Amino acid sequence: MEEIQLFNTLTRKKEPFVPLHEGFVGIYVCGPTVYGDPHLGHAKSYVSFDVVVRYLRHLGYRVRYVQNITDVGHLTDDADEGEDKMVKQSRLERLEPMEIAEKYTYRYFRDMDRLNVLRPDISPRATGYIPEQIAMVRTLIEKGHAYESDGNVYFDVTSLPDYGKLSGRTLDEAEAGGRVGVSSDKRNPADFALWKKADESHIMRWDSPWGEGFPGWHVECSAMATKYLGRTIDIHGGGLENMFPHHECEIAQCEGAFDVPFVRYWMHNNMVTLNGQKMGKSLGNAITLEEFFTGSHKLLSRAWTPEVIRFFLLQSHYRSTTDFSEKALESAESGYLNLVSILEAIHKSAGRDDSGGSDGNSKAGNGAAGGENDGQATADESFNLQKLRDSLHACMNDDFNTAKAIGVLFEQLRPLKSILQSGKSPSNITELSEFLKLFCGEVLGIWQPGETGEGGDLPFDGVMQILLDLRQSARKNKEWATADQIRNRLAELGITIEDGPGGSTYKLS
RNA sequence: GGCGACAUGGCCGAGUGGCUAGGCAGAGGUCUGCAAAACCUCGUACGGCGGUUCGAAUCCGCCUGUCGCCUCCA
Repeated sequence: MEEIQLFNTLTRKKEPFVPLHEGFVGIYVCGPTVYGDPHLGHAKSYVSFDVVVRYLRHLGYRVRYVQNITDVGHLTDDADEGEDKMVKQSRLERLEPMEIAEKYTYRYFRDMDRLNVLRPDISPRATGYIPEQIAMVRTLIEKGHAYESDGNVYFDVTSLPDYGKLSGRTLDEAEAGGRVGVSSDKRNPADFALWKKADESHIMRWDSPWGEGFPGWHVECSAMATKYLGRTIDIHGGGLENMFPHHECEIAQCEGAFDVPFVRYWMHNNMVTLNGQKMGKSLGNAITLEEFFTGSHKLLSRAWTPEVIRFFLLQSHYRSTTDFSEKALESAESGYLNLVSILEAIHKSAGRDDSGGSDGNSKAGNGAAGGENDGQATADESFNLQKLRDSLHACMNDDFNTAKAIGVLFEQLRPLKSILQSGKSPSNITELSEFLKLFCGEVLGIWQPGETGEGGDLPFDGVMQILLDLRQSARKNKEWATADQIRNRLAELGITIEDGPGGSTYKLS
């Protein structure tokens, strides 16, 4: 199997990816807290890891992808004070907390589906795993990593020598930070809650050995990840901002409880920014996906399709920030449409050419790669598919560099445009088409062959053909007024006529 | 204050010690009744100052600037 180099946040460098069990990959990605609509920042994260999963599968790994849904109300503010987010939202919308959870879980999946993000294999809800979380807390107490204090349970960070290894923080720093609340019953300000006592007003509450309460903010991931992926998992992903404290705490909980390394490779995606500022729900500058799809946001002049959003995100690396602006989206859209038109042209040409001789003679391409490429390509020449495949895989193997891969697609496919337009096609067009269907469709998820043209929408297409034929004969007779009238009136209906060398075509706008 | 990133041509955005990333926009051209679309060609950029090197945007140091985390957050 090909070797993937991936950037491991734990070691801060690229490392060859070797899963714990050959051929199998367990991956856990922190999912959303379902109390609001997903925004572009969520999309960046989940599209990024979607491609990771897709590519691993493409290489032949059997992947189990687990992504939680956080539906336990965690607190809005400080670790010890503040309000329950779910409860707050439920009051705003006058719904039950679980209605809020259901509603936004549904909307989360709806928007991810639209972005062509494959569903995780398991989407555990935190509230469905309270017993597992309690069991984990119990183990931590038994092993001396946690202590109870008046119905609350805290993790004792001093009990784990390498606490802070992911974020590079030391305990002194954490204490010196000074922003940790002066709360009370913790032995150490850096200790974090595993279980919180519920006061009377708290709606979401469960019974536990320590009284009624609710789980701390980090246990759910530890409990659910290890339940389905084992005590050591291959890849754990999430947003950069979760590195500390969330992921640091996950490590502490799992390694404290099980005494084995929790995660082999930590992957963190970078932020989406808006005017240089992080886009975040709590910052009030988030544009939700729904708003993108409908164009209903004051910063948007119009709607943007999910395909364009996905392409836009993939055009920058997952570890780079993606700075959003409508201008950037617009150029992504133009580029995307451009790429799709090449892909469609290849697809159509392959369909036409099916009978023709695709002889699988791919070695012919290697020779051509060497030097002069100014020769006129003829239909007999084959496209250098091997080179395309190799470069694309090289990009992906280098820490999932989708941005570079997209560059390669443009670069290597562009020469085909004029060839295809002239009605010729390389001899191995069918294999090329198949490969692109796989790579652009199943790996990047940015394109599936359109069902346009033959077959679909017969009555309408038939009517259009009549109009085009009439106009064509008018043009032949130089009756420009008639021809232009047809074109103009169709344009008023949102149908664009374009005259090409091979006849006219129409497009719905 | 502590920790960590990043600064690339008009815009977006990859990147490696020496060879044109790519996209968008723009310019010119071909085609065309006109329009549109297509197609072809074109841009030599890497925050500042030093250093290492035959050679650095790419390595090292310093400076400046921007951002993230340290509190819920993809």
